[in-house]
Amino acid sequence: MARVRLIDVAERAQVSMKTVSNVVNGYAHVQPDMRARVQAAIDELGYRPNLTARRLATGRTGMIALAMPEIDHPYFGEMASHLAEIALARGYRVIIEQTLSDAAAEKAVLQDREAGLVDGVIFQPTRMATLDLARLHDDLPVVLLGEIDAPVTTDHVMIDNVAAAFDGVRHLLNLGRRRVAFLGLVDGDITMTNRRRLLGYQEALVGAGVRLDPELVLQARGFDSHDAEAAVESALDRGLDFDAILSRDDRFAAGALTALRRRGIAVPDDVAIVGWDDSAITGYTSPTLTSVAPDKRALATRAFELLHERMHGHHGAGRHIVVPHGISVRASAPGA
Amino acid sequence: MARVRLIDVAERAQVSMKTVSNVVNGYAHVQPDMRARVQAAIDELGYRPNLTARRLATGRTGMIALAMPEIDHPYFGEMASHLAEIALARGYRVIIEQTLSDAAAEKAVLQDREAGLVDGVIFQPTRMATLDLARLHDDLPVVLLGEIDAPVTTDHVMIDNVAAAFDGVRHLLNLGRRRVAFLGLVDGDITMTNRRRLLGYQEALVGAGVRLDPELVLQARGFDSHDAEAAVESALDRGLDFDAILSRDDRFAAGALTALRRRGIAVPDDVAIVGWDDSAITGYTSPTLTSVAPDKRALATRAFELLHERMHGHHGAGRHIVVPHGISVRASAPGA
DNA sequence: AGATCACTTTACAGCGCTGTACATTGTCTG
DNA sequence: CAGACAATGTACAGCGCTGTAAAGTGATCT
Repeated sequence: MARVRLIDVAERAQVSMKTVSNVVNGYAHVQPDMRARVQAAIDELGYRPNLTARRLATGRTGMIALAMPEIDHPYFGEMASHLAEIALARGYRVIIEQTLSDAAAEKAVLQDREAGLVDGVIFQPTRMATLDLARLHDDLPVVLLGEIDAPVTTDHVMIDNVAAAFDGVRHLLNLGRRRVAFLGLVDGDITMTNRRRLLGYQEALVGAGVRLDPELVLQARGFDSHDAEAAVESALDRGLDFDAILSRDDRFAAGALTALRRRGIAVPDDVAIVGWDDSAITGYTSPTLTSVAPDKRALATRAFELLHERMHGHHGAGRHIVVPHGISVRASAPGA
Repeated sequence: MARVRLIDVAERAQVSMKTVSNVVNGYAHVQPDMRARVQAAIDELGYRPNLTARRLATGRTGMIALAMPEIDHPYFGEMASHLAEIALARGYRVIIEQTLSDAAAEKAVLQDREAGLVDGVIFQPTRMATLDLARLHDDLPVVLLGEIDAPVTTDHVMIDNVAAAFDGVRHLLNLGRRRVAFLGLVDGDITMTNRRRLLGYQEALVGAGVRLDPELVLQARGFDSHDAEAAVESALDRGLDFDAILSRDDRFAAGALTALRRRGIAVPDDVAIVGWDDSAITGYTSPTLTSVAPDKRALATRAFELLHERMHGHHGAGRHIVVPHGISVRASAPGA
């Protein structure tokens, strides 16, 4: 059975195609009886508009792309879920793009792959350099997420990583901890994100009169929780003395928990831990995980708003929006 | 700057549009020098094809939709990740659709929302009845995922839930457990999935000569891990005696762990637990979670293959494919 | 009655691409 | 060297829809 087209409906209802189109699109000035007649034809034939054709005619796709490193990372999963919901409420659909932190894939996101496919892109880059970013999105509206060193020309939504790290460490200091480790550096990955977080970490310690110890900045081999586990074990092996950990994300924090448990070190009594992302993981660990909590809903909302403006012709300079964060206090670093 | 079109390239290279099209699409019979000339024009103008227009002309969209209840559920996140990867390798892109287990949203997936937008849909329904499913996807190729009671006309990929539940319980029985609880029923949600799992659970017990006790089938209020936690606590409150749990998913198992820990019940010594999905959660809990492991990669691969055939004209009866499962043994129910 | 105006509906071009049918060129065969 | 055939390139219709301009329809006013 061939698809029913607009023209089939028009013939059936004895009207022009455009009138059918007007009915389908809820155009105001259509007489009620005419509308009813057309609607009847639509229902009888089971007509449904071809979105691709509509797109070609209007130039709008009604879709936005969300490009992230991994869709099965809890943080990104939650962001995707929020964004899909927000976008849907505003009449947009979301294509989810997985870059796997691959530079080529990230480039592709902004280039040909999106050509004419989406009206805009919300993108969390990890590998692309600032300049490449600036150069690549000629005419495609883009909003960046995360703490990359975003080009000034591009909209960007983030939390204040310095302040968030500061707050996380403060929380630990308030618990009386003085030997706070930073678990977050990954070999060969000196991103802006980490630099900022490290800065906040240092500011908090210095502000509290605690001497900085470079030994306390732990390095992992990769991004998996096992890499964090290994990093913590290795720190313990070399006799590093610490009573708290601020972790780059909840997965790393979970890895740290595992390592500490294996060594019989009590959390939070011996070592308190603050994770990062406030993802669903925080509820599954034992003890549950205190975590730096970016306002994910706000991130998604603001990102969509900025993109929406760009898609509707806004052409100003890049706007850099900071959304709130908090600390979700759970058992691994309880309230003071 | 207006977009560069095919015709602009054609004019620049002094050839017909079709020749440019042939070059862009890698058509074989184009002379090398002609190809070079056209390519040069493409590069100079920075031409990129408009995918929407291509779609309208070819009738193919090159996209498939993946519709699932929640994209931030770890199981679905992993499935989405696999599928995106597989589809990409075969030249398809994936739109991820979140139904939030809403009947209307599920219907929409098969109806107007995807009209002309995607070439096919891979769909994990939870609310839709068999007949609705059968009726709604007239001409849209669809492959179903999960253990719904799929219409015979529709392709369907799943694991053998009876056998998987059987194996999960066997694993617990091999550990010497005899009072095995089933944590999985949710109020007002008597799905086929659960019926099958419950059947496998019963078969395993009966096969081992263990008396069935209806009390051991635990009921939760909702789908959240806290609901599982509450269900287990309530079972403990009423003095239920059990030494093992087979859980409907890993989140529920995590909830059970929390409840047991709070009551000072040792896992796995007092109560062994087997989760379901073998999701990333299994590594974050303490102890780590033994879990029934559907072969997610195989699920995604087979689903895509079936869909691919349908999209290329296959019109036979519904095929119902069973993919392997295993038990990922971890600490919550160690090997015997 | 004719003019005016606001509201409805129509006709048709065109969004950018590819498929089809056909024209052209070059190569090979007997 | 004619004829057959493959390889290569061209012209143009058409995918299904919407935007635009123009035409039609009453109602209201002079």
